[in-house]
Amino acid sequence: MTDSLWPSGMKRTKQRAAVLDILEHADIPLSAMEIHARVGHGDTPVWLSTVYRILELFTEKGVVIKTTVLDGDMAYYERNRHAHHHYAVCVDCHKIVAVNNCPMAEFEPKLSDDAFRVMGHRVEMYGYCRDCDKRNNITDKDV
Amino acid sequence: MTDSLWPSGMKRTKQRAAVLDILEHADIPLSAMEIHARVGHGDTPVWLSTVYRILELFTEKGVVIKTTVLDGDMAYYERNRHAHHHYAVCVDCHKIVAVNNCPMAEFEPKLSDDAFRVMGHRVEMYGYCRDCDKRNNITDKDV
DNA sequence: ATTACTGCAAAGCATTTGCAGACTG
DNA sequence: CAGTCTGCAAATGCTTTGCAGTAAT
Repeated sequence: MTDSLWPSGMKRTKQRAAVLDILEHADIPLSAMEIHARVGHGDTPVWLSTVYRILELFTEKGVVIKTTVLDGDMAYYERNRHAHHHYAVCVDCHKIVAVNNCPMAEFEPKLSDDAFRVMGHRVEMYGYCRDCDKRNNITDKDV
Repeated sequence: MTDSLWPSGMKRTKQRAAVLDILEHADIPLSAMEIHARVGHGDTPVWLSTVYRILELFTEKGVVIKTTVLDGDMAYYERNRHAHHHYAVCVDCHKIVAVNNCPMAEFEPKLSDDAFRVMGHRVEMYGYCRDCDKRNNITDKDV
């Protein structure tokens, strides 16, 4: 990554560049441990706690977005591309699929406390991905 | 709670009744530790790990719904009243406010992988509640 | 009486923190 | 060179698990 693209306000270290590179090339949100694993395969090993610190910094700077899915066992991080989108999550294999439109576009929420100032939102769909749906149907038939 | 209302398929113990009672009278989702604290004030103290086991059972049986909000630091549980609703969460004090309508009602998601079978969804709004909004405005003026 | 449930203690797992040495600007 | 960042280890906090005694059906 060239210097001109480096987010301002933070030192450019090998570790940060490596983590950002992973996120830059990922098309789905990744957990800290997945990022750590992928970085490990490169030529710049990065300690897991450092990955967490970098992700925290990136989140603060708005470079990445931190999310959780399902029961929220762990956090996922994705490059902030300033594109508004949501995800569908497979409840079976936990695969994440992108949703390209947004139900909130023309929505006027009816809040119990109407003094609440809504700043943002998050939508998550859950169900079965192609593979798990297929596998489950076959299993059902076999039983 | 009378026996006729007790969810079938599980023994009726003091501990379970106490936890269900808390959830029955709560109008917002509670964390395991909040439930534990509230139970502690009653005449049936329940060990925290037992609260977790009870909540796990209740979730399995569909008696309660397990959720996470914001970054998903911890899980929240609410009585499953089979009413479809969502929540708005204050990003400052984490207070939870109910939303009484649903943006997904007439929504057709455009999925990247159209073989995905959507079974359910979750919508979360975030922003500032009345109190935090007010407090922040005052603070801004003072600076 | 049999089986399931709870108290209690200890482990588990993702994440955070403290510190000294290493690196960036 | 000064200040920040990283490797490493140890701690933290929510949650889960193992086991033996207790309670429900």
